[in-house]
Amino acid sequence: MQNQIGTFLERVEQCKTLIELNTVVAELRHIFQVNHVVYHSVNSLGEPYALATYGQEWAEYYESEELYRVDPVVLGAFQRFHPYDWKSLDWEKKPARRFFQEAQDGGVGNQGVSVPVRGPHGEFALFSVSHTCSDEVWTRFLAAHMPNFLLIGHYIHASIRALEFPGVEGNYVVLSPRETDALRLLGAGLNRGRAAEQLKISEHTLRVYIESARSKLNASNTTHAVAKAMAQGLINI
Amino acid sequence: MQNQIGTFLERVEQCKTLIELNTVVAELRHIFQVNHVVYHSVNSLGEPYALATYGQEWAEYYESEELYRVDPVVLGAFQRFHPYDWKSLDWEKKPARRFFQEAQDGGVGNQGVSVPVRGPHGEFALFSVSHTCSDEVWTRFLAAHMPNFLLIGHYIHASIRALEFPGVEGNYVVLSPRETDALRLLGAGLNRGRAAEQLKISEHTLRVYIESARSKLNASNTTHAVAKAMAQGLINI
DNA sequence: AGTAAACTCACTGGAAATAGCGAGTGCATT
DNA sequence: AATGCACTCGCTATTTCCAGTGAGTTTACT
Repeated sequence: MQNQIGTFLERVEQCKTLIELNTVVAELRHIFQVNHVVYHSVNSLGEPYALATYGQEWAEYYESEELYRVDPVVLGAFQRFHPYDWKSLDWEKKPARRFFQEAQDGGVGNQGVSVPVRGPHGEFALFSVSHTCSDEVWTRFLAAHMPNFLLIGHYIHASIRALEFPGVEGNYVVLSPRETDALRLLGAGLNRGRAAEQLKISEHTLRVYIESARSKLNASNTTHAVAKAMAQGLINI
Repeated sequence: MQNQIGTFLERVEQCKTLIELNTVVAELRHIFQVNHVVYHSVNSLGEPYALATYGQEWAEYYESEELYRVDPVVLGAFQRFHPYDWKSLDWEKKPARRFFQEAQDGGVGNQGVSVPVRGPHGEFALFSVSHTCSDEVWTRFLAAHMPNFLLIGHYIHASIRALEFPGVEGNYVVLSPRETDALRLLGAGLNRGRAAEQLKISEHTLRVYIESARSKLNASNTTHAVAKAMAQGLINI
């Protein structure tokens, strides 16, 4: 089994097109003997993408009804780091219960596990595996494969990024140290006066940094600049 | 070897204190036969932490001189996703060359690899392994262990989080859908007028959402609120 | 040695955000 | 049934920020 997964990871790395990747990823259904495997972006940075083995009907219904707004799997992803069993989520709320029923009817399965994958430019994606089985069987399955799912999720993500941005290896935007400082302090909640004070420069000067950072980031205002800088990993508050 | 790593991951998961974790992590030096292993936070969210086997002298020098400002390993981390060989970084700039020399003298080693680890609340950490050997030996070493490093980095991170925030499983802050919409659009660069237009509500109403979101997030202004919401994974631009 | 970039400081009108107030509707969990 | 919460709209005074332009010094790369 571990050899099979090693081979799978190598094949993911070598995929030349998204269609090929989709095919390779779909084979995980056979490797793990499960209903479905899904890999999809959770946010709106860049092109939204999804590699899924779900039926078209369910996928379209999900999209058209904006079910990601109530889907506990997606909502839970934002707060989680390690792979998580869908059972550990909050299914008590009314919309969540309704969603679970609809997902069952859509063939998703009664069990599932998801791996959050966070990329350097604010990308956020989910790799999920779902199946229909008892709690006992599922628990044993998870115990055996959690680390594998982590690896698979990261490799798929890296492969998609490589296909979307071939040859991109460097920075898209480079902020000077002072520009970085300025945005970091503003993101931390300081107003310009306090930030300038902290950096021991005049407020006038600070504004120049904000301006040039905003220009480099092609941002329409300070808030946008801070948000973009965070999304691109240029600052961390 | 793979069994050894499996055991190691389990031990990391079961650590009850940071000191214990530090000891366990330090054993990686013997498992992989390398000079040093390091795990440290890259940003300033929460308590900064570091598990390192470096000598105290180098660690203190690094901190006091704020070398993370010139350290290509740290700077490169922001833009990367997969484990990366230190050789793939830009060591051409003058301060970088000087830093490399100083790091050599500090006993770090001439080879290294780092794994970026991104958490759900804006945490960003690096797991690194460094050694002294030839390029050929190092290349074979990386080919054999890249997936292991990925797993180890993530497990250490999860363990530290579990120790820092015992029992924390849910959201710290819950924003209503409209509040989320408001912050997302502001983070995307829209001004209040445009954002209100997009949401088909009056600008007055939009301001109420911004206010209440700011209050919930304990943020001092809109920029801060957007930054905090992003850092906590409540919005994604 | 020259050029590019970063760093520093300054001014101003118009736009946006903050902080404070109040009020009614509807849905959902309890 | 009730309580809480989300959603919607409105007003105003004060503070802060934006955007545009200009210019001199220092640092670093070529």
